Amino acid sequence: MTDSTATPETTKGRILDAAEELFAARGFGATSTRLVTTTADVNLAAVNYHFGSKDGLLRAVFERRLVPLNRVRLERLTALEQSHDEVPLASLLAAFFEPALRLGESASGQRFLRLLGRLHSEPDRSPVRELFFEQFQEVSARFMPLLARALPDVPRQRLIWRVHFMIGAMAHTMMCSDVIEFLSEGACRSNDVEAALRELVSFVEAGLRGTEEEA
Amino acid sequence: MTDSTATPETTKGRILDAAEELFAARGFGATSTRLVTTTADVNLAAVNYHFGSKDGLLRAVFERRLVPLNRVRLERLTALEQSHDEVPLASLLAAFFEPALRLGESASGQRFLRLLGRLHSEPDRSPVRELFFEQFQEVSARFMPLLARALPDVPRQRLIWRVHFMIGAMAHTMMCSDVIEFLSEGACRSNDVEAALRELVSFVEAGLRGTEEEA
DNA sequence: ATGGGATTCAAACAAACGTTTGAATCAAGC
DNA sequence: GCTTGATTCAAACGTTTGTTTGAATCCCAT
Repeated sequence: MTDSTATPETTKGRILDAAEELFAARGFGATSTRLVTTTADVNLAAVNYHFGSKDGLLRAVFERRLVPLNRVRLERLTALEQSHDEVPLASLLAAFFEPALRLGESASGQRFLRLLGRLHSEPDRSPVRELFFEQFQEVSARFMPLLARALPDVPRQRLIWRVHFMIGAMAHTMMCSDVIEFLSEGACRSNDVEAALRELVSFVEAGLRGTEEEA
Repeated sequence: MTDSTATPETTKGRILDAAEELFAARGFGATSTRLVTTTADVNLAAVNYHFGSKDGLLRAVFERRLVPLNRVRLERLTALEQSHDEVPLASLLAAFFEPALRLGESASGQRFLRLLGRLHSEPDRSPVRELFFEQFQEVSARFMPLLARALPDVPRQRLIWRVHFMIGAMAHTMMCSDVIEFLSEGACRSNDVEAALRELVSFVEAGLRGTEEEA
């Protein structure tokens, strides 16, 4: 059994790399097994041999990145809990955003982020969506209580809406590299992770706290 | 030439309805022409006869809803410009959000919103994405100057980032009907358009204005 | 009624799809 | 050096795909 988190120059790894790139660029349904194996320079049957099916390959592509990503998030939350009695909101947000946005620093990570955005295009009961929800539940179960404690004045139901908007802002930033450049006519660079992180934390923190003049 | 914005009980209209529903539920690539025509109860060749190709059908599905949606947005912006010297930020946001979120009130509009979210799953140079950008450019060209005037203290580059996050929050709200219910364990209803609009405007307004204590 | 353009129909098309097969090749262990 | 299990390979499997075709049918102006 080879290590599937690292990507040595094995058949399995080359398939994962090629699939990640092609799924991100063209979508899952529009990418054929043949194109994947041709790009990876391996035999056509290798996908079914190593991953069982095309669906199995998609799941493996996600699993390779998603599991380590959420592990880092959980580790950062643990570290914050141990070093603070009351975790500052900005630190909490950074723990959630930064590991994801940092993926955009490498070309391969950037590919994965675009692919992640396409997750929502999967049929509702797809095994990939289930993998995602399963992973996300673990993070949100740890994250939400800390967030609620950092924002004691925000009613629960309102907080949930705002977390929902927060996820939308983050997801959009993660995947849409071209929209920010379109909007700014080139003034904002999508691969400027520092700027994106700083601005995202600032925007979401203000949004979560809410306007001053509310009931 | 039949009216393509209304949906009379014609072959063309039945195909559009079926395609909208199926593309939204299963994705474009995973939906076959045969399934569309069977669901619409029309002959297989009707798709190619009326829309030229499967891609043409996809474009028509988007065009039918997207063009009227953005026309309503532009009309509301015009009305605001005529009734105010300085358009209030909240009114501006509502003019942008409300026409889109209101689509979620009807079952068919809700289907379309999910489909719209799947737009980003299209290949980067797909004709559907071009239709979307083309439509969006017209709205953002009118919207951005008004927004900049309502937020004179926010530097241009920062404003662009924040608009980007705003779009993400809105898009996520429009398409992800299930995530909010997952987060709230049923306490928040995704089809509660009034609540979604109120909370979204509140969140985004606070986020756009930014925190009090910034440089 | 009838001619004619628009539409619908059953049938077939070639191409591409995901997957399977069984033999060939490789890499170690004894 | 032979055996054994894992991997790779070319070839083919049966389906399904989007699209085309030409005849049949509908609809309406004349």
